[in-house]
Amino acid sequence: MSCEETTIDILKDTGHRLTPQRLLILSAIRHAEGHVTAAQIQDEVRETYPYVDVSTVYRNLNALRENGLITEAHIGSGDSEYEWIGQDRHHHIVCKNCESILQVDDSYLNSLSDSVMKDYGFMVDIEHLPITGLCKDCNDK
Amino acid sequence: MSCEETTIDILKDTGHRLTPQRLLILSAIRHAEGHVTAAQIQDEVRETYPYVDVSTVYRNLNALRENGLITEAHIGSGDSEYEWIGQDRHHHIVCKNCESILQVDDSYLNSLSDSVMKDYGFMVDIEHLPITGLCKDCNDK
DNA sequence: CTAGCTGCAAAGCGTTTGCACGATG
DNA sequence: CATCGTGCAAACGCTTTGCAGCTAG
Repeated sequence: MSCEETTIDILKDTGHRLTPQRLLILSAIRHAEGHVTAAQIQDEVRETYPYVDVSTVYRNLNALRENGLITEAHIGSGDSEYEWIGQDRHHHIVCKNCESILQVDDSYLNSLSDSVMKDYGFMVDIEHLPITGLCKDCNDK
Repeated sequence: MSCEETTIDILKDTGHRLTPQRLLILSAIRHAEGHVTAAQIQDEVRETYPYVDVSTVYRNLNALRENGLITEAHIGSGDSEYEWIGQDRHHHIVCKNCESILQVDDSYLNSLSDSVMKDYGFMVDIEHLPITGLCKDCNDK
């Protein structure tokens, strides 16, 4: 019994095939903690299936994103990072200085998204909100 | 009398020279409304000084960023965007679908940054927080 | 005068795309 | 067996870098 069940159904229903590469990519991002880059996913997948092409990774990431299974974000000043959309909502605050990551609960964002929705009708993308700043240690200096 | 005065002092004090290119780039981003890409800055500068190289633009943007005069952000899924750090704090919410930009007042973020600071000692970078979501029109569909 | 800046060209790097082969359903 | 997905390689767009000449202080 895998944790990919409903996901697989979603893919099937949208007319996608279940290739080994796709399943491995899916699993890699599904079990990753937080954000991963395309390169990280490729490395992960290659541990069990050595010759997956980068383009395959990107094509699958785009497919997953289009089906709302993952989100893409630009956190650091670097590459795109992808994240599985799980049930447990949380947010990441990245220290600009030491790049440490703090996870904060959904509730911190609620007042923000509620007010913006009320005042502007704009639905804030709480799936993923990349917040940066300075962590306590770096801020003290 | 220009609005570049203190800025120029900052640059001088950090051992930078005041070349025409640098001043034009500075002025372009200073007077831009909101975010601009490197390409947009280059276009703007070239209107008065036709042959500025892209590399010059990037080098200056990096210099300005290192001196804390501008911020870099990844808003859309595209290029880096730069923004002057002014006194009037505001934030941008970008619609993932139609890419329209909504500017919201600083106050919407205050409760978030205050709570995070109180609970974690983490200073949220309110200079620039790229929020995405769906605007009213796109959300209604 | 001399350290720093510019322009030019080329390289880097992540991402996308065209195409022919192979695999899925 | 008809698609769709893959691997390969090449193209692409943004950004960075090496270098020689120029220029601000």
